[in-house]
Amino acid sequence: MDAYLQVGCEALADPTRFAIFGALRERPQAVGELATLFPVSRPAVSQHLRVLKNAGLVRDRKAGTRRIYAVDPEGVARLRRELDLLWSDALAAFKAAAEQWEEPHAV
Amino acid sequence: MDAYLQVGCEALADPTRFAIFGALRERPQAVGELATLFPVSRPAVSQHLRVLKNAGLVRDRKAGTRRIYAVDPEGVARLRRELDLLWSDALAAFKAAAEQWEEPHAV
DNA sequence: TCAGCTAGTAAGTAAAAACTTACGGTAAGT
DNA sequence: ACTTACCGTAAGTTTTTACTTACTAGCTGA
Repeated sequence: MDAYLQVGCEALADPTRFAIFGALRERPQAVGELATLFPVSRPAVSQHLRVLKNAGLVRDRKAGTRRIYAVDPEGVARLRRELDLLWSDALAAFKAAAEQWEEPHAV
Repeated sequence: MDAYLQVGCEALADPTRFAIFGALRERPQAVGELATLFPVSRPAVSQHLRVLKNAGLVRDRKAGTRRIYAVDPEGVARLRRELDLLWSDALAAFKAAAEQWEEPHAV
């Protein structure tokens, strides 16, 4: 099926990674800057950023010796669309099976 | 922050769990029924269903000796709303920082 | 009640993932 | 060129989590 949703959900599943994404939601930030916000080492932040980048949720840009990360609007929009499809699909399936829920005789 | 998003994303992060949710999207199903669809044991499916239930994505109903699981429309709708807030927030933040992307201010 | 299904829980194991320190490589300042 | 600052990667460790095999309990029909 669509492995994109998989990767996107995995990226936001970890608390630290979710918080990092939350911090980038406020403003673009460098790696070392982000590392000061959480009780993990800088390499750990780097690794989380790689996961987020692979999921298409963030992107990076070199600025001198620093590397600035920011939310990637295209990746975010895409994941949003895919999830919307999932939800509406799930809700449609629920409506289709609504009567079976109360009266389960027909399977 | 909102731990609900966290739990929701965690619930869909695992491939097997995501597939189980996908199967329930088609129609409500019993635990043993679901277990035949995937190369894992029935208790494993039970445990996945517990995670999905804690996330509010599915609900269950007793039917004789069996237990029927189905997508929970309320939980799905709620997670959908929360995610929508997250996305629009992230996209708004991007627009606000769009010019900083090319010419970032010093920190 | 007994036999048979069902499914959740417990306990332990195996696999995965998050984290650490150490290292190497690039960019900017002196 | 040397030094300093920033960051990614490698290697190894710790912690989580997904999974298995028992075991227990509830429901149904004979």
